[in-house]
Amino acid sequence: MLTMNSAVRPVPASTRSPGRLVALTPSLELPGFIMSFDRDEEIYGDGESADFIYRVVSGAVRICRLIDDGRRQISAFYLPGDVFGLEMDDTHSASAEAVTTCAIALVKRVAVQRAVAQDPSTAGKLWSLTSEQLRFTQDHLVMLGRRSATEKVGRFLLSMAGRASSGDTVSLAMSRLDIADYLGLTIETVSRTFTHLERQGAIGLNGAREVVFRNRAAL
Amino acid sequence: MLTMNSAVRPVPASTRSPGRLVALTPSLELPGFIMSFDRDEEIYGDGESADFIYRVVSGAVRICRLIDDGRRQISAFYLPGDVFGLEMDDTHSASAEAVTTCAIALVKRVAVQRAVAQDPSTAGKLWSLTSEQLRFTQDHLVMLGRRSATEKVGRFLLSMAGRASSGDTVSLAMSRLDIADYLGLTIETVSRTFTHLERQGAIGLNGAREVVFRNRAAL
DNA sequence: CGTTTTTTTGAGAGCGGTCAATGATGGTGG
DNA sequence: CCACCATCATTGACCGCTCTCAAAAAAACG
Repeated sequence: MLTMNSAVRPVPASTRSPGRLVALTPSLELPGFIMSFDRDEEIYGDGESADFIYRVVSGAVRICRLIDDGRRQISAFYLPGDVFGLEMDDTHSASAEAVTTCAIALVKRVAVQRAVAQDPSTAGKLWSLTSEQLRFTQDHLVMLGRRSATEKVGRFLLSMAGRASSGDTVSLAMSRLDIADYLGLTIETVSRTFTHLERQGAIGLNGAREVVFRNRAAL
Repeated sequence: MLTMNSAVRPVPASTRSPGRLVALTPSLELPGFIMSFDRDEEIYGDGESADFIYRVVSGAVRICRLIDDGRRQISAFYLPGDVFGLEMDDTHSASAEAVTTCAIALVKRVAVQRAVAQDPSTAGKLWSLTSEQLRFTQDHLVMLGRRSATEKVGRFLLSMAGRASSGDTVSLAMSRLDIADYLGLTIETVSRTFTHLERQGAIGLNGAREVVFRNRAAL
């Protein structure tokens, strides 16, 4: 019910460009290809074998895990330039889905391993990227532990602003439901908190997805 | 107030064995040394430069971050055999403290880098370890998002049992406060939940620290 | 313009937090 | 060995935040 396409791997509406080299980071180019995904399309599934490393070219991606009782926890959002899927396991421990229509660069893991064998510095870069993920996840963890809804939403907006803002305006790629599942709240509480922050004069709202910061200190 | 020794780096009550090689993993031995820490002693502090990688030889360690309002979030517990402190950053983003008296193996990061340069497979092992941390942190994250206190405590006990149990009995190294800060609850709620689970017949308690599983399915 | 999805708003209940006091535990010194 | 004290854990009463259920409003889509 949350996603229409969780059970069966859909054939992607994907353009698979015949691809040569794609950039994993500015300083790390590897043989791979670009693929595009529709909104809510699954990029990889929980439990699937992990054959690729991914980079967001455009759009946004969420990493989520479904819990027994039907709930969902989103552990991360990835925006253009972000690398994901580098858990060094044979199988994925969560699924990745397109928040919006997006273009993703894919690099085969074996290609990565080949590159590591030839250039030792590559290993350090990958370790570094993974380490960055770890720190980010820890930050997220801190945000989830015993904080008020207002604090959670405020921090969330600031962190998104730090990654995707132009001036004092942020365009949120994700829905209220996505935000709720990311923050461990309900959709209603998230919505109420937005209006609350607006009434306080901390933010302004142009539609549901565009947030203007009016008083960052109040977040 | 939480710890007596957070402000000033104490001179450890440490035995610094003149050390030759210590094992980071069974298959990875590097030049380093063993150091012992008293209960609540700081192993490294938030913001300090990260010069070592650590492995628990005996005892238990907690990784924590202090939040503005004086609260504390514990992001991980480490038990004998666990490696920690491998965030590949120049400075630590959290502090590590001894939960109990413990012995820790330390390996200088430069020694690690030397080893990586000589043997490329070492880089993979480190990446793998970091990746393991990442997965574990994600699991923790899922546990913190919108779950009842009973679920949190139950999961916590099971996860500790998976790592440190002998049969159906677990000895908890950490206090109720530590558990509370790990699960994003208060000490009172944790305590109430323990007694609740005991009344339900799910667990038995021999003192506060020893838990016996009577009905794992009920957790 | 009608239909579907998303978001907002409202009223009520429950879970966990807060404040406060009692009870258990463990270490220290007489 | 026991009395004492400090720390840790438990229990209780009450309150507030967030969840739940429900419906209306707004936006997105064909």
